[in-house]
Amino acid sequence: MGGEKDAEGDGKTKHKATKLKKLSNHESAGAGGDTLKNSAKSNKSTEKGDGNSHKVKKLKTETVESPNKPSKFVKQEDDDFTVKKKGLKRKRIKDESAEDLFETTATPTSKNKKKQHTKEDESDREAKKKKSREKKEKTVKKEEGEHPVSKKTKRTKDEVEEAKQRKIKKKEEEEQNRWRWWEEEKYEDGVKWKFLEHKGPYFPPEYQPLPDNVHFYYDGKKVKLSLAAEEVALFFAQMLDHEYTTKKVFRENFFKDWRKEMTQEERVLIKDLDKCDFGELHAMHKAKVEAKKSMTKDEKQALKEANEKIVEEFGYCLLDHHRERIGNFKIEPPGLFRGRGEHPKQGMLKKRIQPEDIIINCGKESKVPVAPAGHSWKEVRHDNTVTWLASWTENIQGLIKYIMLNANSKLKGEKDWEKYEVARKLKSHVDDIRNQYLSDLKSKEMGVRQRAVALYFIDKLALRAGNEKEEGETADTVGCCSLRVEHITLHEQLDGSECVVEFDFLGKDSIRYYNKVPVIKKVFKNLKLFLERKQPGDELFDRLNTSMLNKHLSSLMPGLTAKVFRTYNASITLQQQLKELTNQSESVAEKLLSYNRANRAVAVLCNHQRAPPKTFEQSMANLQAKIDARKEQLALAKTELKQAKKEAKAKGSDHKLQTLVERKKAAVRRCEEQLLKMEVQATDREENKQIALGTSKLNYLDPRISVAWCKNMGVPIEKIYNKTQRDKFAWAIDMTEADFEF
DNA sequence: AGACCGACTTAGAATATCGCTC
DNA sequence: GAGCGATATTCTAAGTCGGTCT
Repeated sequence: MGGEKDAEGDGKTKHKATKLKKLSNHESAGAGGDTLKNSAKSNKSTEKGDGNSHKVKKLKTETVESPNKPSKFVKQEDDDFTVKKKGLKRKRIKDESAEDLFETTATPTSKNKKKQHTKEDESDREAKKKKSREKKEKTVKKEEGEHPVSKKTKRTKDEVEEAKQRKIKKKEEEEQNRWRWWEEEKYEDGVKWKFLEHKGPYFPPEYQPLPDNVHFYYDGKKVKLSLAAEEVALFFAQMLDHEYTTKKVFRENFFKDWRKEMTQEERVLIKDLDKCDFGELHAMHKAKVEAKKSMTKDEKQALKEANEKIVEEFGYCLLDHHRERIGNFKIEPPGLFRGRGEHPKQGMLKKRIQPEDIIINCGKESKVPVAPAGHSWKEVRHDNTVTWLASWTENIQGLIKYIMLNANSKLKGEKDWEKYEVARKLKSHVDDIRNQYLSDLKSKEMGVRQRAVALYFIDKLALRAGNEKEEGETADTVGCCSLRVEHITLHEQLDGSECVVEFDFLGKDSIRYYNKVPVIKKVFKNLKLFLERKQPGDELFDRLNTSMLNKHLSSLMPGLTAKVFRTYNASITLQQQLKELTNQSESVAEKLLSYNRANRAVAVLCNHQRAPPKTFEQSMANLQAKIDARKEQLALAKTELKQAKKEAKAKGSDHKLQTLVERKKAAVRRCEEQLLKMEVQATDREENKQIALGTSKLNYLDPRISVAWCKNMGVPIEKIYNKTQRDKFAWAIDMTEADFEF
């Protein structure tokens, strides 16, 4: 299919050819995946690979005229741009030997028909815009006509309509201004941008000393703290309602770091945290929160506008021709470190970041951001092989933190797209890879066997790679390669299955992974072997680490690492589940339910959990109350039915009584249906209690699967993705046709 | 080979906002 | 229009993984 052309006039990329090829390849797929069935946890696919080597090739950009008006900042750069980008608009080419991984997969740009990106494109877009606006106006009018309303409400309704119109307009403008980077050629290797300008990070406000009527007490006595000590005391006081402050480690770390901020005298005086009374500070904080909540509308509005102004000034940068939103332009305020799980450093003081700590990264020709008055930056550099705008080293673990772009930016989007292309590529290699690790289970080399078992877990259970971590620096969590003896239990026989491995460990963010999985005999035998002569605390895979594993993987397929399996298995699972669960003839609501179920299957596979929402019990109880009420109603309806039947029987064939019986019957049925519906909803919610769907949606599921599904099922994309998600996945929404296949 | 570092993605909690009901 | 539950957004911690240094 190399070089097949878009035949459609709309200029959208089609994936039909890809799909056909895939399907035919499916039939001739190997049997490698068979052994992977029966996952205890999910109906994860054993999807046969298809050998499809996505042959759609490089697309070239012929002209590059940004839809945005070029800014004065970019002007000086323009030469550079035109030179580099001329003739680069992506287009399909036949050459199959393209070296770039990204290019060897189906680089699905859309609208690449429009080689003349400039005038033609502009007018085209103009027309489109008009059209869609007309369409929208029409629907709006229709609605108005359909719902004649009273004068009083009409007025507000008009206002609402107006606001709606404005929203639509704004939306269209946004759409209009969106940088369609996916239609452009990528830069040469390593180069992330050519021009980058920004205002530097936004710093949190300085500490405001306590008012005179708020005091800290030590051992019952009022103590006026130095400014530094007072600030840190307030950090603690603010958290007093949180469980953290009851933990020993947290308290000890806090106290130690707090004392470092104290003056000599304070240190002499304050020796026991238990004798500290933060009550008034705590109360003040709570009052502040309360006051904020009960602000008037106008005050809230003013605050909102002030925030918008900050975002306007600091929240964007200029990257190449385009204004891009920054993801985290605010410097993290000081506070007490909140590690997850049993973090040994929880409670330590996270220090205030000064401009002198910050490295600025920007374009050579751009204006250098101005440091806050009286301050200077640590360094200003011009490194266009990285994507960050500013960085600093955090004081708790010595890690570097970055200020980077928003997920809807080109830099993030392109990477995301690439990630899914690598995962799709795995689809065509996965059979061979599975066969290989299955045969590696019998290897004479212990290291190879361990690698095979680890890969089996990673593939089947979507475990993370599991890098080694420095002990005592972080919470004790593990991934696949770092599993220890105590994390698995082997059962020859369990719940009617043979060769069951019971996993119980804490993974990323100290989320517990608990699963009982029947495995194939060879894996089981190997595990027994690995455990021989080992104690709890010893590594299960003592001859393996992530770097060896990834080295091996990348030799099997360029770009392949352990995490690709997670992406691949998540996406392929979604696709299959959608196919299985959804039905064209269902209502949108039913389809959405199915979509969420498919999403949930993935979340379960990836072990994406959340703490049950605080309001969960309450809202569940509310629902239960409703159910109980309905049950009562049902019981009543039933007795009424009985009564009616009795009367009908006694009186013989009285017509009226007969219809009454029928009516009562119907009431009972209706009641039963509603009850069932609520009970289903309750289970649904219960099932979702500890499952977080967002993470997989945002990070693991190829958005093109969802977009294609929406198109196929006639479900508006807004039902699946909210505004932020649509922004992030703009590339996929724009380029994907109904026949897209992962 | 292994420690360390840098840059980036992935993660759940906390907080803000929305939109519905009373 | 207050209150409340649901949903969206923000925040920043915690992973992955490649490169470099020793």
